[in-house]
Amino acid sequence: MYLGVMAGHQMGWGIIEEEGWRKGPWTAEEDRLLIEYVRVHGEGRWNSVARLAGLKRNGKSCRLRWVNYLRPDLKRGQITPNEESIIVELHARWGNRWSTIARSLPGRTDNEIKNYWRTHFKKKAKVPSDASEKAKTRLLRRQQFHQQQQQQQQQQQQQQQQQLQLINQAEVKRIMAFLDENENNKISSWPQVKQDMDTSSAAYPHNTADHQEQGFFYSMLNGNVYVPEDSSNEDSFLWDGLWNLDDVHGNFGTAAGKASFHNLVVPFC
DNA sequence: AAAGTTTGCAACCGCCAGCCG
DNA sequence: TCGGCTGGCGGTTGCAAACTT
Repeated sequence: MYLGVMAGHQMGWGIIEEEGWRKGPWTAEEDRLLIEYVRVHGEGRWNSVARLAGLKRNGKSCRLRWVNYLRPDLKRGQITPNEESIIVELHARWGNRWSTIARSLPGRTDNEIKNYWRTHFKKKAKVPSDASEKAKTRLLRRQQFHQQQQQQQQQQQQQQQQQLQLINQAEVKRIMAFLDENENNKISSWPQVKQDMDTSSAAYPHNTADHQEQGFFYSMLNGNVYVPEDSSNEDSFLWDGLWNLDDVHGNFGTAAGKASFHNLVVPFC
């Protein structure tokens, strides 16, 4: 059935292996079956998917497809400058612990962040050749020109966002400094945070139809978050800034969204 | 226009830890 | 205690598209 779609790929792409498992790119029909499976049965028990959903995919493949691509709370589109700032900061702090970093970026997957880092930062460490340097410069200029055009089209909205970015970039640093100061005693005073972070269901709550409809912040709106009772005004100021980081028009701008960031940003290592 | 190179990203692999009988 | 199963994680691969020469 799917062989025609996958024809031409190497390394077993799209073929059915001896065990009967399909490999390679997913088809729309496979996606539909997997989504339906999760809707009915919830996440987990991935090795049952083949039997219950009629998919010729092993459990690992199904889980990966769901986590990295089909989850309803995934944020599409490019990494924003604010997200990039967080990635840089957290990578400096935690290294290649992509899943840990991803928990601080709602809607982003570890795979996505890992890929982003590899393409945008790892190669920057290399000394580029003259030719490639020129090419990159040209590309950069073109991209900048394109960006300027887009900015003109969305001038009013963009100005608003730029103002927020300036504020937030400074506040990211403040947040990190704040975390440095509190890294030891803060975690121990947040037992519920650690508990939540230790369970993926709390970090990525989307098992039910309600979750799918309401997205990532379902748990926040239902009180599945922890807000330190002794939050000082200083703390509140910090979180007030960071909760606006990305989705300035979305759910971040709620008290619940702010509370969620307490959970998301705290390392649980 | 064609060949070569770079970029972005989906998907796979192997390893490891936790759980359970 | 042990071994199998399952899921999570980081590293890697390879394709397609974009871009350059």
